[in-house]
Amino acid sequence: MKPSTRRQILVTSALPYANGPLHLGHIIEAVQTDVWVRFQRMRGHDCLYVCAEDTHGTPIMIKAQSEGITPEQLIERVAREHGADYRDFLIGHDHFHSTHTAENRFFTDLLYTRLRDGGFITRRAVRQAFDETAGMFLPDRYVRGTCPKCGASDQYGDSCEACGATYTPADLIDAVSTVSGTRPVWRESDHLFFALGKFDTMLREWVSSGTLQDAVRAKLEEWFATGLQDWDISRDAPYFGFEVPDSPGKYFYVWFDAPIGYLGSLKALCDKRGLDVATYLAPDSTAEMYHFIGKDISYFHTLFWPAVLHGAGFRRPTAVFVHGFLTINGQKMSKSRGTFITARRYLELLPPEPLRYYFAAKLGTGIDDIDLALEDFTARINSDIVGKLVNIASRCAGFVARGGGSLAPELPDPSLYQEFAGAAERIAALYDTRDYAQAMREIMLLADRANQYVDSHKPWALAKDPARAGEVLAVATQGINLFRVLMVYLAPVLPGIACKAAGFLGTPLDSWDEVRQPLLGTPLAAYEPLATRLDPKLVTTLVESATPALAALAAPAAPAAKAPVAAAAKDADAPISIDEFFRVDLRVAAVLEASTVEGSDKLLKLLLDLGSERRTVFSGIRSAYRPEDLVGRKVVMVANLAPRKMRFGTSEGMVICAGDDAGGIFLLSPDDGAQPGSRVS
RNA sequence: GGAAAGGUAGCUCAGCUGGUUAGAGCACGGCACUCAUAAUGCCGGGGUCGAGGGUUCGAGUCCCUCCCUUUCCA
Repeated sequence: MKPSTRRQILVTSALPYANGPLHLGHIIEAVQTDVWVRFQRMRGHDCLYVCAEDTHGTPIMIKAQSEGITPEQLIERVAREHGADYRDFLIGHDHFHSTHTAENRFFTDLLYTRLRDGGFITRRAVRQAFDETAGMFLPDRYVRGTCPKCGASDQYGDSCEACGATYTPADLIDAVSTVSGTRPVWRESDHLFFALGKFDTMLREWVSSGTLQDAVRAKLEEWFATGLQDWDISRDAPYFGFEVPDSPGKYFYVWFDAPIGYLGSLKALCDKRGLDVATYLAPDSTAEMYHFIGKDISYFHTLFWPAVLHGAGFRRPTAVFVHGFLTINGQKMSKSRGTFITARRYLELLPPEPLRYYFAAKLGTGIDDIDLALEDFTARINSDIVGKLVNIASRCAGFVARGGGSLAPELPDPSLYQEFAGAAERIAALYDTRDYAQAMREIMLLADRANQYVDSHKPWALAKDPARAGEVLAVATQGINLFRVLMVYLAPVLPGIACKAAGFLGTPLDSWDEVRQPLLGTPLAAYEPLATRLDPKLVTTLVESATPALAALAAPAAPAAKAPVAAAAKDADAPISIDEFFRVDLRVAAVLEASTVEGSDKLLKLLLDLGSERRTVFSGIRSAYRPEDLVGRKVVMVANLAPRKMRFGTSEGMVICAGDDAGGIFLLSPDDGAQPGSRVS
């Protein structure tokens, strides 16, 4: 490739938030990005790929508290887990940074002060829910209460899931802080605002000149029509984040410094490699900058982010590439439905490349949701990758080995080879526009042609006549060369398999230009299977709740929660003494943390505050309660129940519930005033 | 409530600016072959293109209404 056509490209994926594990939704975005980056590099371009851990905000602070560790410890641990997940899915970041770093603080302060000096920052008082017990202001979703419109109870502070109404926490009836369980008060505090409205003209111009997808542009037009509103970029202490330089006690809102994390990561990478960040960030930069994101965060990336960059004197993104959500078997990924598949869970069962291929085969240019249909997934991999693609090499390798181990000196059918090599630019264009689905279709069409070629020349029949050994080798050489071209085309999607194939062929497959010349006369290494079939049973195991075996494992836990009901019903008429009753140590406990249990569709894992100590309790109430609804509420527990070792850990007690014959489960809770640790009698 | 995207064979999806008998892969049936990880090749069955109107010589493709699914509303 000539230097003049060598592009300088900076690419990012959205920053994963450090409060939980990566799931397949994160992975599809990483795969979409990684494929594009690998492709650009194969085309000879200079393409940097950076990402980082998104580490700030109230949820991180609360989660660390509940685990009894510092936020720094939490984000360090989660970043390590995320990094391993990405690596094992063959995501080739040039650098994976963190927003809680010197580089990010540098850019955050720089952008803020430039925006402030440019007159884009305003200050005004905001009235907000304040938790006096916890001593902190509460984000909307940490306040729950009754919907003022429809009366549904226990709704988030920003909108009602029952009727869809939107409001503020102040509108809620019976508002309660989920941090402490107490009733919030309303306090005013000064906040800093970014004057997005001042960028209206600039943004309209950017949107219309840019290469945004149609659907995204339509959405932006809608936002423009309703008017761009100022953006609140500060939060009050206590807050885990960066303190605003000129405003002690104020912290930058996590969403302010999160996209800046792209720059922080870039800077760390540039420092590592001795590059100049200005090459990528200067307002007149000729380098391209692309962000791959999910459609849920397009507002931040298509309005705030370009405006912040522009207002601070930096270049704007060349384009933002938006993708849809991932669904599993047509259903939204959800923990309660068992369709929440973590990256690690997948990797424990299956290799990464089949999923990379399947995602590629489904990813187009639009923002439609992408469905991981598990049966389709298995069929597609076993057919496309193993049955078609790898089969070409597999069926030809033996003939080459028996024919001396080296490829023939020339191709018997150069025009067929040209047909394959001639698809290079067409397929490249599809990759470049992120229409991987179309690219995969084209490639598999060629794979069919290759199998047809071998089939029609029947080398196994020719091999019966020793005089025709040359023809046999020629056909196999043709087949191997067709395979090689396909492998080059698939290398961005299947880097591991391409690498193994390169070993087999004895030549690298790292450049698009490799397809120009066929591989002739050179020896082949011994063929080893490049990919194996997926076991449908393992694939279905991904969806835990659909697996009877796992449900059965979880079953013993359920009766534990219902035991009091059963016992009471059975022995209701046999009286016990007060002493016998007092042998049961019932205590009030506050739920500090609640989470679903991987591998069980019945259990929730609870961390309970007993006043003087904390207990981990597994409770079979998942069918009736969502973990996020439990945090902060008080329950009654049996404190002197013998610890019980379960598959998922040891349960140190039991939460008591009322139950009915219809399978309903109802947690008991004390009236206001009861403190964690209070004895129940 | 407002808006957007989607609803095409059993399943997953293609179908550009309207034009001859609506396509692919998988699954299914038949045949062939046996080099290959029971892989591959050939042939075949299968769709009133969500519903109903309309425009047009002609609509899956344009317009209107309705139904369903998903998403967004900072």
